[in-house]
Amino acid sequence: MGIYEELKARGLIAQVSNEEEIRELVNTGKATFYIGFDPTADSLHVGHFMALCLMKRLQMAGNKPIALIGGGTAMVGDPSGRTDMRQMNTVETLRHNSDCFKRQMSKFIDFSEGKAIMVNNADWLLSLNYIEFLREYGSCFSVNNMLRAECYKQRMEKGLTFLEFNYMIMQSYDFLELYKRCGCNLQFGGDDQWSNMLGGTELIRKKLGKDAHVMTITLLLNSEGKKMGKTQSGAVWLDPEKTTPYDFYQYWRNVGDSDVLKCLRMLTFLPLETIDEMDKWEGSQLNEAKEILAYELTKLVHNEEEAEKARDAARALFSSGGDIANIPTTELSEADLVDGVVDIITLLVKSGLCPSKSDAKRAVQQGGVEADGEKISDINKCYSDEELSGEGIVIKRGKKSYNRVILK
RNA sequence: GGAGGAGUUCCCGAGUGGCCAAAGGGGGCAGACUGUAAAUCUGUUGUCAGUGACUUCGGUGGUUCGAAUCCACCCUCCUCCA
Repeated sequence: MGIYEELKARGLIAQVSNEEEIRELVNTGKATFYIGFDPTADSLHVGHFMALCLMKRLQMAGNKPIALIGGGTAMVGDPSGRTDMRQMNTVETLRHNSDCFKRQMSKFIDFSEGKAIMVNNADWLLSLNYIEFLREYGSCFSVNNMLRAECYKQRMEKGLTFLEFNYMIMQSYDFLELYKRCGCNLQFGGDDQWSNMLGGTELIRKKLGKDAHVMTITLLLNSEGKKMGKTQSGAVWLDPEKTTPYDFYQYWRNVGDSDVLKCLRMLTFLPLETIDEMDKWEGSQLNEAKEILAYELTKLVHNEEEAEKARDAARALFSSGGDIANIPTTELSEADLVDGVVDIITLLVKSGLCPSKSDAKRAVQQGGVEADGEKISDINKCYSDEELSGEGIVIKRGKKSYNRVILK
């Protein structure tokens, strides 16, 4: 089985511009391909992770990846599939984000000795001359066609600025530039990028008379059709400072039954045969599959040690066994005590289990709080410094949120 | 440039002088049920020194005992005309 077939079997391929030629290219290791990442935040998230894995898979199959950081395109902002305009980032923010992206990517992809290239489109986009550019490239794009593109549909109702309208042209230009610079003959991207990407192949055809190809990666949607890797408080980040390995682990540990297998196929490097075996599992046995998924992904994104710690902590909290030491912990100091004690409301807020005292109060009143396995019903319940020292106490908010508070 | 319309709490969306911390829905959170899943039912959902106070309805001023609601100016967006 070639790499193309494997990607397909894993459900990673959404659309291709020319299946025959792409298969030939990637299976024989002749592809030089790029994926663009716009630095719109200071950390990569799960969507990026999928793309990085794809790069890795193709790199292992002998193809040459180019990771493009969209320092230039992010100045414009991609309107694809959005209902409102992106917030404009300052130049400094974008530069900072680009640096963060760079650092994180190097963890996943081997950029040594020309095995992969990292570029930033700010290097060529920022110095373009407006009139020159319009005459040379603007003439290659049909506004009529662009307006027909799926990615602008939603925006045609709510409004689209000329700035964002140009995004497709920028991205197309990137592809052309990379084709000329490094012989890049293939572009990958999220499925929402399809029309932007096709713009590039057309530009290459018009300008150079050459063929280039594009392939989109299936968006990771859950069974309800929502994007995965998002929580109500934002994205699931790869940066351990923004999403702790424990929270990351828990996110995957909690995916719906109907999504586990899909996630295993699309996100992990486990052999397909192994995953096919798990496909036969049913009911509560799926919990095992979820644990494997969570462990594997935490291992990939963070490392084996963190994955084990997270698994240990989860086991300690949800089943028996496992090591209590790895449970997310909040350290208090003497200054947090009043007359040698702290009340439960303060503990809930300090530990981050509740965002405000009002919320903490509600949680206790609704019977959603436990401390060391005992349900707390009194909002004035206090803990002394003795109870808090040593092992500390494990506070549980709701069914799944735990935090250990410990003095000093 | 002209004419009209809109901006409400996490989101959608009601509210057009006091009974409004603001209907309803979605989402979130919690409880029951369970397998750390889904579905369902119930409760809850601004903050704080908690029978009360404070901040919130695009912005800034104003009218009034009292403004999300009235007035003025400004900002942003949408639709039609140019």
